[in-house]
Amino acid sequence: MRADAQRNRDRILVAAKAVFAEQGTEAPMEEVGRIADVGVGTLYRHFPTKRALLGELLAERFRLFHSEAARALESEGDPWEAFAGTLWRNAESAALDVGLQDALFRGEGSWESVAEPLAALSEAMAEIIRRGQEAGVIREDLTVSDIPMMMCGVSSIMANTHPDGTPMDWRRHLELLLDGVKTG
Amino acid sequence: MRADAQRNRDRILVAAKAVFAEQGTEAPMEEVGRIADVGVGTLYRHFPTKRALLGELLAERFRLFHSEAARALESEGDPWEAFAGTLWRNAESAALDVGLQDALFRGEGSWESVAEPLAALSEAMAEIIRRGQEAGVIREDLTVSDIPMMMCGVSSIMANTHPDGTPMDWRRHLELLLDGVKTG
Amino acid sequence: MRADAQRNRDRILVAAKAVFAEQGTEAPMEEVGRIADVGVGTLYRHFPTKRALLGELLAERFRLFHSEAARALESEGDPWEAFAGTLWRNAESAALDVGLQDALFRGEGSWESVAEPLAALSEAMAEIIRRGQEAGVIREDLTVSDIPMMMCGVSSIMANTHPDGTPMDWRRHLELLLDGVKTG
Amino acid sequence: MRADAQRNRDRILVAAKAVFAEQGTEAPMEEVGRIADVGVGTLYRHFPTKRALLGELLAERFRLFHSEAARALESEGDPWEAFAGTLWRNAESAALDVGLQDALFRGEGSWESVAEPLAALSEAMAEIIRRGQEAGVIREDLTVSDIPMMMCGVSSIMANTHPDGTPMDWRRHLELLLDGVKTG
DNA sequence: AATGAATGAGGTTTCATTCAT
DNA sequence: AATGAATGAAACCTCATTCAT
Repeated sequence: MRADAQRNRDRILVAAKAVFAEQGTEAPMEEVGRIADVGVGTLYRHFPTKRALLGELLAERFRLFHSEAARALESEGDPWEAFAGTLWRNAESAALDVGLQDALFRGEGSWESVAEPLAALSEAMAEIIRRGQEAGVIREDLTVSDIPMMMCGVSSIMANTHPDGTPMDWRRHLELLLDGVKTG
Repeated sequence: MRADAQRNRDRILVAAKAVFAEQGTEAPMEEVGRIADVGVGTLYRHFPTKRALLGELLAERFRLFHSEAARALESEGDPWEAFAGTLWRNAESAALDVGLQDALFRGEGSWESVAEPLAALSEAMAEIIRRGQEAGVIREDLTVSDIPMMMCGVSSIMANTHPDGTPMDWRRHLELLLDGVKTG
Repeated sequence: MRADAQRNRDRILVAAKAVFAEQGTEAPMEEVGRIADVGVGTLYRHFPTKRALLGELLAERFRLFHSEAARALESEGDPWEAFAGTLWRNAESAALDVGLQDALFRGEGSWESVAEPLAALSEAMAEIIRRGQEAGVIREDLTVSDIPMMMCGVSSIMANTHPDGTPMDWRRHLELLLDGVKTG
Repeated sequence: MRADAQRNRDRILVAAKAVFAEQGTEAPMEEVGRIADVGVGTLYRHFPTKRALLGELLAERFRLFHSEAARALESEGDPWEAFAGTLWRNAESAALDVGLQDALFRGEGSWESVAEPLAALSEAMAEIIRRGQEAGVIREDLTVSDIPMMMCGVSSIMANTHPDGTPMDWRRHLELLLDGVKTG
């Protein structure tokens, strides 16, 4: 890929992240182009549909999730810390750009676009859970499929506010959840 | 209000509930009118904006939530059961029409529209929580503002599917949450 | 249908006919709206797609074709005159607005939209041909399916010019064709 | 012209012919480039506009038409056969790639681009017609300018289908036309 | 000379809301 | 009071052509 094309591709991704974070994923493509300082044609050259653009952003994010989980696996520290810490850090990372996560859960981005990093992530989380269960710190009935569910709940809380306009405290929600998962 | 106007208003609400439940809250107003067998003009006579229509549906729902909480309060049964049962029943009730809940959390409906029933609901829940804490079955740091947060998480899970397309198990999420809240 | 709606529908059809005749069927819908003095939304209320609008114009035209053929049948005059005259008059009528015809042949309008009047037209033409063949003035192997073919050729000639920019003489083409069809 | 440039030019023409034949002349230039294995920039170096590219393809075709007519003239066979045979063979040749012909008649290609071969073709056809008329097998009023008209009709029929989707029978159309032209 | 990335006008269509009937 | 026709601002996406690499 030519240098200028790569540069534009990067700028598009950065702009898209910013625009979707600020205005939600319903922001028009032209706005993304405006921020990236690029014509819409260029957008569509790099990503054939809006969905594809969202998909790439999501894939990026899930690669981060996975690398976080992988690091926890390697470090071989306290099993509970490996589990809870991974969730905490990934949640913090998701919190930096909430709308995107929401897009996935709302069907604007496709699960297919994250299939690859998700598979890797799931594998890693499965192992992390297994170790925790062996160590007796994670409830026996927890499965890897509970993780996206938990993250879905946490993510949606990030995206919402209380009736009085204050943001909801997703950290607290995760805390409650983890308390429900921990044993011993 | 004239009898026929009242009848129309009711039909609109019924139709809106059905349409938004089936097609999501992005369904066009004309579709609501079609089902209600009413022109869009009539819709707008009763509800000045789509937002207002959604708001009324949400208010209805929150009145149900409140009446559920109120019943639990009156029954004076087991404090944990009063707390958990209310959440369970309200979640089940929300599950009957997920999109609506989501609309609230996504800013399509306004919290203002539910202010009144929400205040009543909060008051009741506060009392339920107080009793649970007195009985030592609810963790001390739980506050009434945790409730919308928990429900927000649970609701969003209802609205989503796993990567493989299967619906997420919100009941399990609530179970984990309640396990995190229960003490003793 | 309400009076104003009917009026707009008519204006849209008139405008569409004019615009497509002048600028070709690739003229934008907005242009049609502009001439009809109507918003594009109104266009789409009356005709769900551009194709449907073209379809209605074509159907109108084929109804004319049919009524012309029907009149020739009723008059019971000279069999050759009935045949040739119908083709002449329909060709003249088509010549008033060439682009439209072309749209049909080029797949922008659908044959489905003209199915009904076309069936009627075909039936009438079949009878006209039969009479001519009985009278011995039309070659025996001519079938009703030759008619659209002949008209297609004639129509496309209307739409084109000679290399030097002068319009092609479709009347001459039809003359040659009819000479090829006539017997005795 | 450098050898590689010439090679590219040829590949572009071959690709363009194939692409426009298969996908119609509305196929994007990039598609032509893809098949020619050449960047669009190169396309535009050789042909300043899409119109010019179509023009060259048309010129090629008209050179074929002319060489066919020239061969008929040289062979000095039966005058009617020379006339009809030339039309038949040129029509068959046009039928191999209908969209292109249509492009000319629809204004996408310009007559200017074929001016030279067309002049030669016309000259040859004029002579062929003259011989036929001398031999008394071609109607006296036929002129050379009738030829493009006849071919226009035939070509457009090639490009169209009957209402039921079956292709129109252009050979039959030409047969009718020739029957109209033949005398004696 | 060749590449292919970038441009951006223009196309069709949707839908919340207004307003004539 | 009720109707539903009309509005028009967006939205997404395509493609002939230009221009930096």
